Amino acid sequence: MSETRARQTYHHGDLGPALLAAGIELAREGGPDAVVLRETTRRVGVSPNAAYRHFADRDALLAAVSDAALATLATAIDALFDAIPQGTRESVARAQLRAVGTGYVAFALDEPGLFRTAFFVSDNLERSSAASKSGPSGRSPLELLTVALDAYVASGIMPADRRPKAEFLAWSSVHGFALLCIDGPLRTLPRDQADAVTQRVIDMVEAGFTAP
Amino acid sequence: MSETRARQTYHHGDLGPALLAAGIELAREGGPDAVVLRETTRRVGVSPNAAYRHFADRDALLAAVSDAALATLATAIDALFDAIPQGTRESVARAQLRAVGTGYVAFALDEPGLFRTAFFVSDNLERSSAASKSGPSGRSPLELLTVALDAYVASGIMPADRRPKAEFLAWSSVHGFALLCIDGPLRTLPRDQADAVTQRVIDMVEAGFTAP
DNA sequence: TGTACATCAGTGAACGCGCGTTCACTGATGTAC
DNA sequence: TGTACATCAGTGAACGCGCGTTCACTGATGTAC
Repeated sequence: MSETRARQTYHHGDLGPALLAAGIELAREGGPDAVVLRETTRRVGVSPNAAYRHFADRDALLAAVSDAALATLATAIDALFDAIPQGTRESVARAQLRAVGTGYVAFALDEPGLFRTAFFVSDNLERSSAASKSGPSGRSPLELLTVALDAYVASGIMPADRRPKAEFLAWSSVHGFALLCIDGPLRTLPRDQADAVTQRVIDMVEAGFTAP
Repeated sequence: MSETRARQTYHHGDLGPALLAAGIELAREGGPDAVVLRETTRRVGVSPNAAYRHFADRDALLAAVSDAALATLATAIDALFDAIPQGTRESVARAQLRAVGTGYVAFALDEPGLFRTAFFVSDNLERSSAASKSGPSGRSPLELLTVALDAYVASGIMPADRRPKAEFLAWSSVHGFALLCIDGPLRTLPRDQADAVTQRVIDMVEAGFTAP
């Protein structure tokens, strides 16, 4: 959306960011496969090879788009996390876990293309470990999840021996649900039902962690 | 693997199944994107257009491959399910849920390409609702999961009001874990650890369902 | 049992497509003096 | 303040690639008589 009309000047002036923005738009519309180098230049109104002044190749562009998608996810979750009201250690811990899960799935449902792009792994490019992209607070979703789970233990609702690798368990549940909804057999589930089931997924995780 | 050497006869004699087998092999090696019509004919040793005698187009071939992948998954889970020893209703119910989850993740880790192909959704082609492909017993993974969860309620370890949509909750957890392992941030997790965490995922689901 | 012939399952060549990428280039920018 | 010139950011044309798909065809099969 950055530049649909023809440019006046020979130089674009801000082509790198403009290409990135176009790439993000493509990812939003169609996921990682839709991030096509020629199409991004077309959208910006520039010749295809101009992109090579700003990205080494198509993979580099896609990686930048993926990073941006991950950062957007991080920001969304961060906002939910920060909005949690004060309360007992236990209630805050529970609210934190719920915020991370809810934000994660909501982002996936709102922006399926970006979500898929965020977790797309190029064979050619080693990415920094996924979900390590952080929000404005500098905390990644994984870090926020860790904070929540540590608080579970600290507030006494989760036995310490269950704590190791608990991130993976919680993450698996919301990640799987998100993908079943956007890509998979649950893709016909209406949004309001998906939101309701999201809460039940989190209920299940919570109960699984806190069960005696 | 069906026909690497050149044919003697003009007619292949069994081209449809041979193409399907080659397509499955490609899916196994590289997922849905690797199911390339020309490559399947190349592997079978036949000209590209010969495929059109047996499949309407590339999408039809891919759909057939995807169905086959789904059936393989169903068969694997079915075998685990049938191997469950007799016991109390409760112990059988728990073993059933564990069998479905374990089989599901094991298949994903053993055959990531087939797993991804099984759940690939073509835009052009409406698939029968995923995981509805059944194993030799005629029961799909989703049906087996339903059986297990019904047994949870019947044996009294799961409150009936938790039963609706519980399939989605359990499915999400194992599906998400499988994808994090094969596609995502957990792809570097060694297999033995992945197997161990799989059991903990199932522990969590179980505790979530049966918690007081 | 032998032969004519319709049917079927393959071939060979070609198509248009859009992609990523490279080449030699040119117009604009900004810095040194 | 003005000018020369190196640097930079774009252009235009072209490349090779592999894909899915279509065309008119031909060799093999099997059925009717």
